Amino acid sequence: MSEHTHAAGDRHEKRSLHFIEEMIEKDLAEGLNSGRVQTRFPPEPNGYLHIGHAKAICLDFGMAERYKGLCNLRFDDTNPVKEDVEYVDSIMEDIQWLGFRWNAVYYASDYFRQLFDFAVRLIKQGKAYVDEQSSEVIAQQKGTPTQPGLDSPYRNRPAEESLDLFLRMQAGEFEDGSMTLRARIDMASPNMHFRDPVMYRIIKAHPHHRTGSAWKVYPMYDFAHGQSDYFEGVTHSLCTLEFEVHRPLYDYYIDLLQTDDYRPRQTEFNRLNLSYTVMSKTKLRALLQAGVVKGWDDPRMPTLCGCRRRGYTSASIRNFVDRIGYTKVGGVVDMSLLEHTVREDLNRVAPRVSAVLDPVRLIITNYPEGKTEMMEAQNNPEDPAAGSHRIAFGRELYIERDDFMEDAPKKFYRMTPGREVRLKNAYIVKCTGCSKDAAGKVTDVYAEYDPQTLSGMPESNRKVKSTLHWVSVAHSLPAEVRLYDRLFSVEDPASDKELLEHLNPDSLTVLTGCRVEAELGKARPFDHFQFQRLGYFNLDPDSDADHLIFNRTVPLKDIWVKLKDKIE
RNA sequence: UGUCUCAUGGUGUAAUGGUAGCACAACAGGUUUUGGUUCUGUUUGUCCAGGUUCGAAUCCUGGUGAGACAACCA
Repeated sequence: MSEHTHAAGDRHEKRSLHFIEEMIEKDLAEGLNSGRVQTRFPPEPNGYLHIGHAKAICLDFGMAERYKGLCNLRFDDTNPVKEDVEYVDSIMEDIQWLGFRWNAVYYASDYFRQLFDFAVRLIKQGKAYVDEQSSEVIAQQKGTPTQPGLDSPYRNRPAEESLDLFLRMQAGEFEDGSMTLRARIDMASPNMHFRDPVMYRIIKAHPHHRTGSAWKVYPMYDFAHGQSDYFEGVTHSLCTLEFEVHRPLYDYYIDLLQTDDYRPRQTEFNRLNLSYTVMSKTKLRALLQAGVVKGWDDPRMPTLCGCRRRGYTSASIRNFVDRIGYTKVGGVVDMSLLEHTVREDLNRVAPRVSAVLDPVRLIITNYPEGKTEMMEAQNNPEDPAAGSHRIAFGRELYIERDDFMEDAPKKFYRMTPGREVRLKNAYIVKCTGCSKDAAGKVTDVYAEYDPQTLSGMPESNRKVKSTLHWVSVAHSLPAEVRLYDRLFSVEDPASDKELLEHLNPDSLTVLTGCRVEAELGKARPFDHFQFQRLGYFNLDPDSDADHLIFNRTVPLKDIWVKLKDKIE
């Protein structure tokens, strides 16, 4: 894999601190937590990481790095029903691909014992009780955001009774859903999360992916996250805006747990929303189950593995995240900014090669039959050190069908009868006409070349309006091209229901009969290339397609190219 | 008729009481062996109404609008 980390990063202008950096510097200045900075990236292993997670990863790891602190990877594995080691593995792979290294890997399940003991303590203090009502009844009693809730009839049961029941819950005496442990706070609180939140529920049916069936009760997010932060020594617990309402509860439990000066604090930032795609695991899973995409790593998916297959570099994703920033404003970032950072990164390093996606034959009528010349093609015109490769030129070539028009409008600069254009890396040719089939479709374009116009020759500096890419009929390789458009035809599909209705029916189009230069057949996996004017692609050994390109000139399309044959 | 959060060009952001700046996008032009790349330029903005102040995007008051919260999910 080629690395261009250095390239795109260092040309950014200095930006000012975002509010999180300001907060950390203030904490540091005040000597909070002994001047320590520690963060964590806390995914639940229940799905694949997407580009929205990249924003959190860059912040969590970035802040630790910037302030010489630590960042741990912690799997929030408190719900065995949804979690699997498959996801643990993919998450670790994606974080490393993004270029970050954790200090240590922890699991919320590492703290199950401590959390259980803490819960027992709260029961003894009368701050928690076992409720035997169904989830439906508890939900009804909870009230609404505008109406207070009602106390559970079990709310005032003696602590010893709750303790006995809680221990028996863990002993496996009761069935899933039959009872829960609830915090005894305030059923009339304006904050819904304070209305006696559930701390523990019984889950016997699903073994945990790490602790097996050792535990019959599992802590809820709110009872696990802040405490886990505390146990680990996290100083700055960064999460997305939707957890704002949870912060008072986070602080409530920490207050009861804290025994020293140190305490973790939660700070929220805006999550990433990208136009023309969705981030929610539910919706992505729906796409998968509907068969719209082939897997989590389908190139149209916003997952990190999807981005990787699509040819995005990790550096470009990091640059993208840098540019969108961290605020408390919820909005939608335009996909074109991401596409820009990818082009920006690849443009500097991607060797230029030739491909014709929609070929039409160009016959150079005054060029000797059977003759072949090897033309020198620069690998990167902006980087002479990148060297060059050779491409075969002959009497019969392919050019893009789009690059010829019999009756050209004024602003069309490419090939049309009577006009001279340059063939990239080769001669200036003058179009003399074309032939068509019965249906009027152009079959061959004719031109005459000027032998004195090769690079370095007397006439080579003659000005022509445009330059065309081409491949030799005899030497090029057939290829299959897949055009991937954006998944949705609207920027932001509103609901799961609407999701499939807004699907772009042209999100996948297959072109056959494309031609690429022979050099491509020798390309190594995961090399990035630029198809001249057309864009960039990369090789992917794991896909059933072989190459991918994308570009400004086809802003909505991503193009995969599959070689029919390869040169050994 | 709740609690919390937010409001700067089309989009994402900066300016922490002192010239509203940057990036993307769009448009125009220069360079160019690709209409790509690159360079230059242009268009477009402080939600509203009061107040404090020599001076307000920034501070205050009141509106308006948007989002989050009612899982034994995280």
